[in-house]
Amino acid sequence: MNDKKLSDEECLRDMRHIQDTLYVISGKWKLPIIMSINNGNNRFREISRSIPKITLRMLSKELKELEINKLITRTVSEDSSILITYKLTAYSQTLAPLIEEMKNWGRNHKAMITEKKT
Amino acid sequence: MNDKKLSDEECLRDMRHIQDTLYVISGKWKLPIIMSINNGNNRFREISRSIPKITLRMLSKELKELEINKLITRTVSEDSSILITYKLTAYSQTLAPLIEEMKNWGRNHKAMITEKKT
DNA sequence: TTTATTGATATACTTTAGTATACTGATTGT
DNA sequence: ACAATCAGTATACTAAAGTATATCAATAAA
Repeated sequence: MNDKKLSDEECLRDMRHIQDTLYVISGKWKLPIIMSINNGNNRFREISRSIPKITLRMLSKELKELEINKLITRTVSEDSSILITYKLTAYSQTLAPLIEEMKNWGRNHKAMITEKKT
Repeated sequence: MNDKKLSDEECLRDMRHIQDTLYVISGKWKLPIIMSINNGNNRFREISRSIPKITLRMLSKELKELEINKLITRTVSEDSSILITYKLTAYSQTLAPLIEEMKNWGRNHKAMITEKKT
């Protein structure tokens, strides 16, 4: 995607980084979950309700993976009652430029693909 | 991923754009294929050889999808012999910032995740 | 006291993604 | 004439991702 040609090894190394990123953010629900939490939903049921068709199993599974990847935290508070809260980490903000870029590219791409054949 | 809260509708609309992008670039082989072509491999067998474990079926399938998405072109030239050439489109270059960002984020993320627990 | 809500887990299933292997017809090379 | 290469396709399979549904123990609300 840039002008100079790369060696095969450089190329494979780059691919591994890209695959690592894809692994963290792809799948049907990871980004919807991140966006839901970002939008102010912090409890399991809240997040679940905010994402129309997600199942409890997937939500549970994906929250764990996001926690392992340090994009969210799960905290149990016991002030008068047990309450579990999910929050985005400061680190998760490093994804912002990528998400923004994906949003823009996707919008533009759809417009491009669906435009009347010239 | 930014400070102002969005309405649910705005949020869902953004998600659709992001999912559109993910659909185009995710899967095990799409980016390896793009990078291989970018690296100077233009013929079916060349691309196939340059990507260690890809099967002919997947290469064929993914090339078609990339063509539908206008990221590559497939041209049949008949100057003295039939020869099929795959090339990246000018449009495919719009993916460059995204790919670059994914590469950087992935590299940094791996370092972050594997670093000794402080 | 029963009912609902919270934060999940377990089991079984379906769907999608990817693999393995054999094959084709046209061309080029020996 | 025979083998090799090119650009794939067809069929059958396995693995991964996701869904459906039931269940649980601990609060909280009526």
